[in-house]
Amino acid sequence: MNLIDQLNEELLKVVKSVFKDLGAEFSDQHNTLVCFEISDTHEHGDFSTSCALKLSKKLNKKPAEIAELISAKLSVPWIEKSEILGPGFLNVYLDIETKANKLKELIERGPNYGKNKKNNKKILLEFVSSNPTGPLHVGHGRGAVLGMALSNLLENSGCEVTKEYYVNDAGRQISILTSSILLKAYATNFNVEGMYEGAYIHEIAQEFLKDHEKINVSLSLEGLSDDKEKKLDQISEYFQINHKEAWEAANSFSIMRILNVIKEELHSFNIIHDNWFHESSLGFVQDPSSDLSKSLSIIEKAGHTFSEGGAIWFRTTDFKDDKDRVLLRENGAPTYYLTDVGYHKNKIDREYDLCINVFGADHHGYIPRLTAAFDVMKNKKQAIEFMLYQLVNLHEDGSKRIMSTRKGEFYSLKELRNELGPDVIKFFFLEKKSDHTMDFDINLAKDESKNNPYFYSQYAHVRCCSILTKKSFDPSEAVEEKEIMKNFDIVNRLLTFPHLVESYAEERSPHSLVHYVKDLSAAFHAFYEQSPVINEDKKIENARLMLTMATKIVLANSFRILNVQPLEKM
RNA sequence: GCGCCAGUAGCUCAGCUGGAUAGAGCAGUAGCCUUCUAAGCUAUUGGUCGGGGGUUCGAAUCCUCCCUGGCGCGCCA
Repeated sequence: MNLIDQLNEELLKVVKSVFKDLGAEFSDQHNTLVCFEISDTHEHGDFSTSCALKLSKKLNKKPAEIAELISAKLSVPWIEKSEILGPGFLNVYLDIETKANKLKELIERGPNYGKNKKNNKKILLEFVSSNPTGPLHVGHGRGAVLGMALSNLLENSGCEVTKEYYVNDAGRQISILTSSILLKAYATNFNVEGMYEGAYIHEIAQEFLKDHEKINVSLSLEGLSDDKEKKLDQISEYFQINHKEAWEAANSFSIMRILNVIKEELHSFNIIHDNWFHESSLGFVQDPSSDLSKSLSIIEKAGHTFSEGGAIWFRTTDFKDDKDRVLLRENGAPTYYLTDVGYHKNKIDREYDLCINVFGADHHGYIPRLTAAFDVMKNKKQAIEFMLYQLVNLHEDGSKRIMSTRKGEFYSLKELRNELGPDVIKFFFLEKKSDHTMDFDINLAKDESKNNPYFYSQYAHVRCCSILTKKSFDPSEAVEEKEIMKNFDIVNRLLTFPHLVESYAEERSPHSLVHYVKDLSAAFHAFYEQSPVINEDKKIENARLMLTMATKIVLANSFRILNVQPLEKM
């Protein structure tokens, strides 16, 4: 158990006993109020609690008096002193020997420092799930990077995480993609508005021709509608009826090709999904054993559906949605919504405790209806959660680069990666709170100086490594305790890491870890300047080597969670 | 019109389940290289926390109204 958790346990005991002494009743509601926090400045000790202020009303006593009572009873061997300041804050100071021992422990644990024990919680994390109709763009990249870091954070706190990509390999968009490929292959000059465009379509069409020399298609596309959308559907229909073989071949070929492109891109970011779940595997709604029909009948049996206009609706307005939603269309075909409901039925059956969906913020309207379906279908203890990420604006030389999937001038993730490398992109994406539009400064990402937080943090790790190649920490030798006292800032950051990283996981906030890394790096750079590690005084040297070693470990562990490779040389 | 997210220093952002004097970085200003990488450090300027009300010992944080920006409101996917 880490120090602050131990301390909190003790505090809770003490507070309960104070309640008893005063003849007041302690209810479990008070539990969350009773805890220590990491002090913001040295003057407030190592840990501080404001619980006396919070309980003041309950106990009908002045905060400072309560703090006094708590302080008198609080007996933790490794607390050197405690003091009451301000309106009733109780601040405690750890003794130096304990800190030194904790630092040694940290070094012993190495890569495992900050990791929690397994907790048997099974989590399904769905992220990216971009339609296989084109390469990933920068926005998808943010979701991908975020999902991976979140997964690492959750695994670090002992959860078992399955990373899944939902492949929309059925439906209209895929039909349009297939038509686009076939037209590009067999009717070079036939341009239709709304078809997929771009170099990748051309490439896939060429490869398709090469791989399918036997297939021959001669087109006679006449009498097409003037309506743009109708026209697209007519073309798909035409191929499916008149060139069935070519259609089926092109359909699976293009999905496969594009998925490979997506997979490769994710791999170059070291983002690896455990499962690729295909929409087509959900089956047909006519088949009673399919996930689609199973989920439909559960919702029907639960009495949440009604018929209107020939369609079957889910009364999601009973679940805080702003409109009711169609599950089964008038023509008997499932809506996209129903397929997603079926997919979640599948997740539920795989018995995950928690399903997390990482969504682009433009899908936020989808949350109430999906939650509604999930809540109707789930087993008792299952939960669903959403994590949203907002747009990325690329900035260069003070102006904005344009990105839009629809216009074909989209800025692909690959282009950005080729320009900057994957790790700096990950670091920048993770630095900002996910549910916040972010400005990505390309010039800054390229900068190799302290102005670039990625560079700055890596440089701290490099400096640690550089020193440690010259000399290494010897745990059997004595360390100068004054050094630990002097470097309060860095020591406290190191020792509170396990507690902090755990809370970042609970709060689903990888960005906090990035800020932690920046802060720790800054503390180390300052230490590096004022405290030459290689030193004539062996006790001082060993203490500084210990701090260097511990910093290196914690930085490396943090980088690992962020899915960024720590550099040893620059 | 309804819903979601946001508005904090000149810029980019933390802090938001109420707590101590609102924090970083950049930019600005003034310093520091015969010493483990100056790819760095130190000091310092700069804030009516979008605005008005309210809740209380205490509000950037909670409630309410308003203003501004982004996104979303299909028997599309």
